[in-house]
Amino acid sequence: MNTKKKKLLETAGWRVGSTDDFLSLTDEEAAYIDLKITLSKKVRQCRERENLTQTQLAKCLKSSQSRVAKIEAGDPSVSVDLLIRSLFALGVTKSELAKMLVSQ
Amino acid sequence: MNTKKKKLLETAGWRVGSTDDFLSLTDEEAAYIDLKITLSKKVRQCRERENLTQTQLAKCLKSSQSRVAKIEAGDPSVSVDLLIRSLFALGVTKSELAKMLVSQ
DNA sequence: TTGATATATGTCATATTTGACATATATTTT
DNA sequence: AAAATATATGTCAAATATGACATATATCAA
Repeated sequence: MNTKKKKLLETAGWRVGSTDDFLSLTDEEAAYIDLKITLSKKVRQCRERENLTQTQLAKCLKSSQSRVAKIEAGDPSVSVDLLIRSLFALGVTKSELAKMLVSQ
Repeated sequence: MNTKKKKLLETAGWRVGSTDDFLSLTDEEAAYIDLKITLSKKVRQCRERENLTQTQLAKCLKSSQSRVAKIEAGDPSVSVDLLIRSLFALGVTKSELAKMLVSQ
């Protein structure tokens, strides 16, 4: 998958509302990027709800502040695995995760 | 995260019903493994529903038959990214993915 | 403003994930 | 039964993700 394209799209994702049929992505690619953006926003939401700093969340994750920043920025170097593990570390359950996917 | 432990748990996951508080995993670890098992089962279900062979799905994914076998086996070497991209390649939507998480 | 704290961004060595291959084992077809 | 097809398992070089670090830029309190 084209990393440059993903980076571009993700960056654009914060400026425009939707990400579909932009730069002629396949449906799978669009769905995947859309998912990542959704999850990254949720990580920030959950972290702020818990009144944690990026540094504190990083400690929970045995990671670093800079990586948490990238998680929340939807950086292409961040996997869905890490996004989901971050949410689980923030106490999100599987059914809550499911709800996150449907609520826009 | 302990790969050996994950492997063991995932193998056990096919024999016993539940995977929680087995081998003293943290909640996050248990949730993560549980998710992987759920998704891997769904990939097989969806592929069979579409009457595709592992080789055919592999072609869609630009991957290989052996990796598809590992995806469906919940192999520890398979990321949640790949599991989810497989489902998207099989035409699953984000809201269908959400339903998959809640239905056991 | 200054200092303190929080977040963002770039880089990089290491770790993990990947497709591909070989090959074993099921499963189905003839 | 044998042949054909499908799936499983082990290995490995290459690709990608990762934590850590430096450092830039916000944000906010004094």
